[in-house]
Amino acid sequence: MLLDMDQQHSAVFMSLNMSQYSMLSEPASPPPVGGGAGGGGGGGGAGNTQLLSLAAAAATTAANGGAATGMVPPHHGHTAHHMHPSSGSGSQSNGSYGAAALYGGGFHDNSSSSSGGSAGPGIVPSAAYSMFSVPAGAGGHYGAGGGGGAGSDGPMSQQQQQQQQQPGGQQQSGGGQPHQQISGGGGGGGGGTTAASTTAAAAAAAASYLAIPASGTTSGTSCSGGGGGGEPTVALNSLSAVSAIPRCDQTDLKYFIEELCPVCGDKVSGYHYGLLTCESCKGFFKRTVQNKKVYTCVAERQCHIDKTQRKRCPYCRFQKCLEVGMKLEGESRPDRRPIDARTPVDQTIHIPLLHF
DNA sequence: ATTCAAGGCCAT
DNA sequence: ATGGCCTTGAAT
Ligand SMILES: [Zn+2]
Ligand SMILES: [Zn+2]
Repeated sequence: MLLDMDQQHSAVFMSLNMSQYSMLSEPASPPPVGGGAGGGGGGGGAGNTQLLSLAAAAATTAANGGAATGMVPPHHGHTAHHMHPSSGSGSQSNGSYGAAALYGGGFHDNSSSSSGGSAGPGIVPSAAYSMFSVPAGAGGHYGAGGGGGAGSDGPMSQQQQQQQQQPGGQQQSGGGQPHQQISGGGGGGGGGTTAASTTAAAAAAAASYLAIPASGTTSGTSCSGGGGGGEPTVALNSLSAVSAIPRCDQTDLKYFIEELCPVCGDKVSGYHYGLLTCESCKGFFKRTVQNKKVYTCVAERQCHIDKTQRKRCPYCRFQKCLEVGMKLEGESRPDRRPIDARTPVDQTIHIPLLHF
């Protein structure tokens, strides 16, 4: 089993970019789609208020003009109803998203990921929690690349650590608060491709990190550093404690990782909106999106989110949800979505590290 | 028939 | 508002 450590104390988070599936199911990962890298844009001002706006909602019920309070009509039936929250470009959400369309803007071949400029499509390193993304997948999924363009063409890219909003296209221009909205404002300059090259990264860099091989099978992992065979190696970065990482049982570590919600560190209950998360974060994300909630952080938008504090700042919680890549119609699993839409998804794994 | 994520339900 | 549990329904 796991270690005796308790996941409740999760504090530092990081993320690895590796093939998730290689460990969970099977690798089959199509070649990366080439993609232009979006350009980062300048971030808009910074309000602490999040804006929600679902392209989905908009599209589904074209009506609902923006009222923040409007509910998303729950369409029953799964067919094509939920749209990509991220389809940034405006209101229109394509009925059927092509592979490219899905992640439109932010692709980037990570293989040549030199110091690109932008943060990964789904990763936004934040100073609050150190994120560390390592491109590693066998197939060279697009990992850390892309990002940048938050504009119309950058569907899913999140905002920088600062303001961010619903993964949607439009927004309501609600109160006079300093709301921000993603579609318009550009993301910031972008993080480094490989590792989080943000402030946090720097800090993280200072700290020690440890590399573990991302083995393909759940079982046969050897703990020797190199990672046998062609296994990709991922680096784990530990801010607060290397000691937090169990000797060399990456098996344990792996399980460990896989069982923790990247948002709050609670136990995961399955795939929700694209990744393994706990039940509560799933519900939280759902509510937020469905009801287009708009939260405001009373602090610095860097609140730590963990199991016990997640209730405290929904703004930061939601922000983190987005940072780790939660998205509508998530389905990160190819086998769970229409054949024509099976494209490699961001495989970054966000690991909640505990500090002791 | 089975699997399992999305969404609904509802006691806290 | 939260989060555990249940129902739904598509894909296999
Ligand atoms: Zn969680
Ligand atoms: Zn906050």
